[in-house]
Amino acid sequence: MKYSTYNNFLCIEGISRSLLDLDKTLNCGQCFRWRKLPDDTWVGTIDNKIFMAKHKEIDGKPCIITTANTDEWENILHKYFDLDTDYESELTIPSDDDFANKAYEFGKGIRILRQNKWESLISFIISQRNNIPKIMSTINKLCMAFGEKLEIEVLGKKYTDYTFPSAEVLSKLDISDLDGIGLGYRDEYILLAARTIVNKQIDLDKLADSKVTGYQAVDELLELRGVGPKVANCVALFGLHKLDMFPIDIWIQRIIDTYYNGALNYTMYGKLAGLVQQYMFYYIKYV
DNA sequence: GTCCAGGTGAGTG
DNA sequence: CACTCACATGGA
Repeated sequence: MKYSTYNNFLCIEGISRSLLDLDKTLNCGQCFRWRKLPDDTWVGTIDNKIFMAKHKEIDGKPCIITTANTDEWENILHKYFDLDTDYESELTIPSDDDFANKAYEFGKGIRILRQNKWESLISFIISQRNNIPKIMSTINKLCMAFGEKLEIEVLGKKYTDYTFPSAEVLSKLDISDLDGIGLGYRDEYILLAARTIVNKQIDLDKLADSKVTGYQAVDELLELRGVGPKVANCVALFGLHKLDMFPIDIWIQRIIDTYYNGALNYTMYGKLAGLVQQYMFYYIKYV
């Protein structure tokens, strides 16, 4: 990585949109808390800190400029955007698989984030039978009610966000404390999940270990109430970074029915099957 | 008013 | 196993 500065912000040079596309990555339905300002700057919270980042061309070369310092870029954001993994060389899409190749061309630049595991578990429990705008507003309300307020000041303007509430905090709540958040019938699932995590009946850090396969992780996650096959696969893929997992929701099912005659052996996409799934999801929703 | 959204749990045969 | 049905909420 080559660094420079631009108006006192850190500038990371040489990051093209085909390597990392912030718009696709943060807007493709794997995360729900980043927001885009009118000047195309993305604002979001990773664990306990707010960051801002945007694409910028400087002297005709693609860059990312960010409020992070070099230390934060290398230790937090670089990891968060999974830039250690070389997607290009590990991707295996058969050349005669027209739909997957079209989806890849359209979605190139999507990264599978290394998100907070707990946040992704709760987020995907909330996602069931909900649309993306509703998921985002519900999670936001949950964070405003039970997270900690964060602030960042940039060019004299203050931006506010909240941490995602910890399992410890949520485990102590009564079900009625969640009134008004908009969780609907999922409220009890959230509290039960929080207690299961606090009790260490399920340890997300252990499940994320590379010795644990995605299928093993899914099996454990299915023990949670409100977690079925689809949510478990999403948590394994987006929360535990099991990149070979392939969540099948109604959109992916429609793709399988329409373009694959009702059956798709996704294991042919290999180690990065989950990335292919995300290209497909992004393509069918936004093309 | 009706329909739908990145599904799941419970009940039935 | 495969198939139904109810389930909170809010926007279109």
